Amino acid sequence: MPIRVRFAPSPTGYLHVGGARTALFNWLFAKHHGGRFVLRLEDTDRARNRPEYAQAVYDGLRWLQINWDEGPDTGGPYAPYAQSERTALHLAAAHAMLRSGAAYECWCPPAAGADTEALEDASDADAPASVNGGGIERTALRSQTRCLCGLSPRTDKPDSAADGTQPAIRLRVPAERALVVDDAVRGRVTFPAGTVPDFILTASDGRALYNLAASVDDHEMRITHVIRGEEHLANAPKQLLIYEAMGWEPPVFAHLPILLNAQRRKLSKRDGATSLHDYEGMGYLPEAVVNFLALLGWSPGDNKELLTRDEIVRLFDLEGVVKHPAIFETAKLGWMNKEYIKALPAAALATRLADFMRRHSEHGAALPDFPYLERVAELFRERAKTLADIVRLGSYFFTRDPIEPSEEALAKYCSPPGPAGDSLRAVRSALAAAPRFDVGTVEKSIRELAEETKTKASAYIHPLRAAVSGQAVSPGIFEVCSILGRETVLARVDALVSFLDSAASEKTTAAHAKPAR
RNA sequence: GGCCCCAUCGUCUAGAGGCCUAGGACGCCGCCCUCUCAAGGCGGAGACAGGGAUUCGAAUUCCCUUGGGGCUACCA
Repeated sequence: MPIRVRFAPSPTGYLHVGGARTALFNWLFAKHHGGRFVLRLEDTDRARNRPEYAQAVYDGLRWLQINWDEGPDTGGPYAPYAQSERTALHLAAAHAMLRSGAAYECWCPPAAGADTEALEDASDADAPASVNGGGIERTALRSQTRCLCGLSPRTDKPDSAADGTQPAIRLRVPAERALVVDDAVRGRVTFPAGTVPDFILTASDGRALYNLAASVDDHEMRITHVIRGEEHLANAPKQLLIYEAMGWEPPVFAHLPILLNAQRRKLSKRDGATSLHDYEGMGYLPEAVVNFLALLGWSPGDNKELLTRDEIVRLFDLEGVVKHPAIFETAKLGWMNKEYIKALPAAALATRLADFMRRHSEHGAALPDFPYLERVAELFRERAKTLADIVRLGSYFFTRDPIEPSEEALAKYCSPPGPAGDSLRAVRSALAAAPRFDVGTVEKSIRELAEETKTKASAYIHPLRAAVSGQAVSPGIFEVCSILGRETVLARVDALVSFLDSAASEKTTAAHAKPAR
């Protein structure tokens, strides 16, 4: 039987990193075993689904190059792939279970759901067991595993039936039997008899609920392995029961450890950057993100960290999936991204950079020509952790505006202003006189200047760095100058010289005005 | 509260009874190199949650405790 897995997100407007990892693990599993990867949208969520939300899922997946063999947009042999379009199938299954006696109609008011939060609060506050006028005993409700209808099916139709209200359909959960899930990553998980309540298959408004819909769709789509987050572990016994009631062969379940935030809580949108899109915007490379995500909760067993997509596919299997949750901490992602940037040829990096700047930078509208971009990219290849770093650290390569020297640069390399100005004047004439402006010639000019004046070259280099970049740190100054070109360099040196001159005279004036006491 | 899952350096993890005075990676610290910053080289600090049991021998098996997490909807 061919292996088929699925990624079944509910489209909420963006694809978060946890979902992306689940998708990746499914995709890797499929690729490793030569199976198929199915994308299914679980968009049955009350009114909260919008067509454009699906786009975010597609975009995120495509960015990581997690391609799906079947899906809502591409179609496939088991279409449709949007859960909202499959309700007839879900309902048919529910009625089949009703007919076979596996399920029963429940006329209980759905009020209990509305009380859930109140119950939570009550328990959190250690409040008395009785809540909000309904008189429902907390412990009674919590230990309730079946509704009254289940205990004694009523023959009399309640009044509400007359006005078109339907009953909910509940699955009858065997009370005397422990439920066992053989999980591919956790081993055998047992839910003692009586701990899984009779649960709702279809609501009184006729909608199919999650466990029903997911099971029916997984079965109909011939899914062989359900690989999903651990938060679904408690659903597994329920879904197994549905398979059993329908006489279907159940899939293998595998529950992945969840991703935690720094507070060791389930990673949620409140935890800063959790959307895949955020990482794209921060200038991470998709291949680095894939590598990083693959290693969160999975290990190839040896000590390799930097793995190509093909290597991961070759090595990946469920055996290597770890059981404990992982804290989503991005320091290592930064390192990986840097490694991937370093490994990129300059031209390739420049292409990525141009693309990134067009989408995410103010300089995107007026990009320098490609050869220039390529030289800049080469300079930052070993210095930048992200594409955004290149744009930020190298901003002076992308602007025609005057360079505003940073406080740090001024304090470190241009203080006191008088001598610094003098050094710069010397540098200026040396550079102006240089026969050419390639890296070697620029370096030679400065080094010779230092030799003639019996000074360390750094005495010229640092003020020059401040003038040209405005920063206290930059890539090699000779390279920077050469790329910028003589005209720009001299202009920036002139600008800093006059700035320094006025600073120096201000200082003198100030000294005269306020003589030291 | 109930049910379930989990537990090795700060973080991601290797480890499936002796190879472990516990390995790697990121991060951190120091030194070297050096025009600054990176990169690179060298070195360093840093963990088996606790307690029992099994065994000649336990990070590895079992039990308990503790801690953390998930679920507990007529959401998905």
